[in-house]
Amino acid sequence: MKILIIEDEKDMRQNMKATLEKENFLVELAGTYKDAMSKIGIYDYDCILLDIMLPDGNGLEVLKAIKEKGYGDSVIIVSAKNSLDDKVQGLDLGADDYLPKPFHMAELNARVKAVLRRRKFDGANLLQIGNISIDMDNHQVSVDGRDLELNRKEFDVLFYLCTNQNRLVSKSALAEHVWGDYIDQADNFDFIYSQIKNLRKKLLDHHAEVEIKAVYGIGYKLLVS
Amino acid sequence: MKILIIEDEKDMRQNMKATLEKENFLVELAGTYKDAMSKIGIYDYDCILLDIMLPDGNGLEVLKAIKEKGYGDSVIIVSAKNSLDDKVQGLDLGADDYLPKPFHMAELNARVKAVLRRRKFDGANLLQIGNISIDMDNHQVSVDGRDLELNRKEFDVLFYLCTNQNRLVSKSALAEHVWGDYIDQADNFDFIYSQIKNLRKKLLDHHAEVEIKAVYGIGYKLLVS
DNA sequence: TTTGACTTATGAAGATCCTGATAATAGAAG
DNA sequence: CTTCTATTATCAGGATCTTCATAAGTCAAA
Repeated sequence: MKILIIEDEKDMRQNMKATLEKENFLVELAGTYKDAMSKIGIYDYDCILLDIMLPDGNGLEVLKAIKEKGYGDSVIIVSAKNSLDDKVQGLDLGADDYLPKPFHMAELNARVKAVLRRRKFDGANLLQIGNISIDMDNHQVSVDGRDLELNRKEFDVLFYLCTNQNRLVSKSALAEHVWGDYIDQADNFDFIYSQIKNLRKKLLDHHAEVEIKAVYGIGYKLLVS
Repeated sequence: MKILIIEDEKDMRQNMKATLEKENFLVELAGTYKDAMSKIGIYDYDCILLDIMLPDGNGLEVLKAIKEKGYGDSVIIVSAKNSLDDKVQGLDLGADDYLPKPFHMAELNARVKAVLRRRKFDGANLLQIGNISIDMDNHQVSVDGRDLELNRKEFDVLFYLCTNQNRLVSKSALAEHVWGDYIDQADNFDFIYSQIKNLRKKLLDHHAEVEIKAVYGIGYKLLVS
């Protein structure tokens, strides 16, 4: 799970980073408005912690940019400006939670996990989509109760598409989340095509009620049929 | 864990080597400035013991070169010149510790371990990852408190992967740090596969919450599940 | 509609990785 | 120095993953 911390105070930033890394999150940092906007434009995150009081720009602009991107990064607003106005405005703009300063680091952990849980699984450990269910603990997929044997990469691809069902998933996002971030600007995506092909075949053979739809020039979208 | 000893006195060198090898470190030696610079340029080490009084060059130059490399090898300066000046200058240049001569071999052990621990564990004594904990002093691993019996190579592999958790570890890096061999691309890595296999089985049997993920064509990545 | 550039799909081939079995080696004990 | 045992390396086969060549599909401009 990748997390971005946007926060101008260095100590605070490092503190938050250390806390979250203890929970094995992958944490990146941005200290300025500019830095934040740049990172958001380039990478996707599972959760973004956003301090709306930045020295060189308005944090709510950052929030707007995140939400306009449409990828669906969860956002938790972190701020000392805990007036009701700001809170309302933030949540209106699509923030997922609001964490007033000062806070305990344990509280930070709890909020992040809560947001991630809500976003992906609605609290459950099984992911149900159409007639297929995914057991994320055992890396096991079944269709109408019958087990579906998937190789690792096939599973990973399906899992990622499922956690983003109905959303457009770009090929580079898929590459980043399934294959890892060492793939920068791959010059071809044959390895994705290959996995998608095999996955589709297995899903079809087992009469799964999902469709992996290609979106020309961009990526894929998982639809329930 | 790989250690380089840069020291011109032969007896001293051999003594240090023997001491550290008893602790299962992989130890290499350099007796001259030239030799040291060459080794540093070619290989990476987890810890470098550097005598700054070399016959054919200044040890601080060596230190500078190590730090410029950017890989992050830890450095302990070993020297009879234990004036405050040298110490300050060394630590300024990025040395991790300063060990004045003469010293007891037990002291050497302690310092090396302390530096490695600090470097990897931020001062903690036990490395905790998911539900497994690694005691580097006793080469002991436990899962949920129950002991896990690992052979030496298995331990070394796990330890190296753990100290690089979430990072991609290439097979040649693994070979270099665990086996101490310098292996060309062309060679085969059957010996790694073998250890990884056994390690995975033991981890699985003990319900460890870590996964050693293969990254095709490159190496492995340890993830917490 | 046709054309052409570009993107995606597919089957097959090749590379890499995993696994169980066997062989070699090292270390301890006699 | 031998013998025994545990550890480590090697090997062969099968499974998995990527790459390659080629076909098919998509889009937009002419």
